[in-house]
Amino acid sequence: MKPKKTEQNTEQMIKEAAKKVFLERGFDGAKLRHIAEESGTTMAMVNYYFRGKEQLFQRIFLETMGVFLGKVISILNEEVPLEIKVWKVADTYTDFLQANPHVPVFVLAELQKDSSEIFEKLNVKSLIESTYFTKQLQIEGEKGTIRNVKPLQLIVTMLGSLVFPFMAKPIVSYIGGMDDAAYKAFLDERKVIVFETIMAYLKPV
Amino acid sequence: MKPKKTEQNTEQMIKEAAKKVFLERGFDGAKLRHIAEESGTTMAMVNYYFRGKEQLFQRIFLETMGVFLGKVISILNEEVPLEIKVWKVADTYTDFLQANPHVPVFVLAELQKDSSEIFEKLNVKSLIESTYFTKQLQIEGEKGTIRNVKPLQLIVTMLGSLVFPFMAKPIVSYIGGMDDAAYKAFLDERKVIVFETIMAYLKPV
DNA sequence: GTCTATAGAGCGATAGAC
DNA sequence: GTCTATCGCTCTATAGAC
Repeated sequence: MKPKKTEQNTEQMIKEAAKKVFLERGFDGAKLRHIAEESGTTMAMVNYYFRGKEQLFQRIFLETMGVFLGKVISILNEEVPLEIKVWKVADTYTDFLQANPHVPVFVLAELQKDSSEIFEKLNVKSLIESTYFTKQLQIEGEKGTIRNVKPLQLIVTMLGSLVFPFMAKPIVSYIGGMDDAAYKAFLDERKVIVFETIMAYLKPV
Repeated sequence: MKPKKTEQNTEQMIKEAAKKVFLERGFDGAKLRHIAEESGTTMAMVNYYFRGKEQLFQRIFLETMGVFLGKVISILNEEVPLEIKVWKVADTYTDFLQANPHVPVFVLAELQKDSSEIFEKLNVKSLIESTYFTKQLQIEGEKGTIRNVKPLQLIVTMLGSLVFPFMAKPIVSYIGGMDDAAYKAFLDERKVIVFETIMAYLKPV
């Protein structure tokens, strides 16, 4: 039987503390002492449950990247009309990032250092390749209802437009003179703008 | 008289080594030992010229971010037609990032930790606000030759679309099954796509 | 200016008592 | 399972010879 107590156990508390600290400070900036303190236990406990900083990090990194990518992939695979799908990506992704604003920089920064073979573990490639989204774009393109586009290029444009304002928040909010509430409004407004931008581009020429 | 020797002096060698190491590994991951080794001198020399890791980092970070932002700002301020301007941003920025692929993650990751008052030093705000680009969008919008848009939103869409593929290279190239040459082609192709996307969005509705 | 040697603080990991 | 105490290592920074 799995432990199902609503009261958290130590392992879970450490994992959550570690996630917070790693996301805010990166692998090199995060110290086991911070994680222990944040979790309310000790360094000895961190090592007892996770056998070292590196292994604790791997667990959290894989999980976080899985969510980061999985969000898009599952939406792209839904069998709904293109227009609805584009909106759903913009809407869902923005909401997710507003709840987890550190995820993009964390994932992309750590990936830079260690561009290894973690992707296979999450079988990311096949999921994008076999996605309904790709077929959808091809079929609509042949019918002439949309411009002919390369799926990966479109995805990069869409994700870049959605993710960038979270990574560049310090600069953008400073330039725009926005406090946190104003920045939230800016991000919500972007849902519509990104949707309109993608749809405008897809319109046949 | 400034030293003008083409043969590099020690200070310059250390600075270039530090830039390389900081850009690749971030502040916390970069060690003075790596910088000393990379520069062919010693840690004592690094401290002799730059009085500590923190100050060396500040110099390099400010300089790098200045270039990162300055590139766009100067193009946006040019008094050329909108269409040419959008193309120029896509073209110039992509070329710059291909020569300096680590810059975006470096700048955005470090900014996350230390969202302080560095922007005033580079008087970034006024430069965007008073830019010819803003007026241009407003005038064309009133004339009805383009859609009414918010300048900052448009800039974020444009920069996000251009910068994201550099930050996400490990994932994107893996998904697309691209080697470095293929990825360069992908990025060059994006110049046109980003240009077309922005122009399609600007078209009056 | 440049080096070697080392001080002094902080790091991850573990031993051992409870 | 959980803690305290501590080991051995690496880090930044500097003293001091040349």
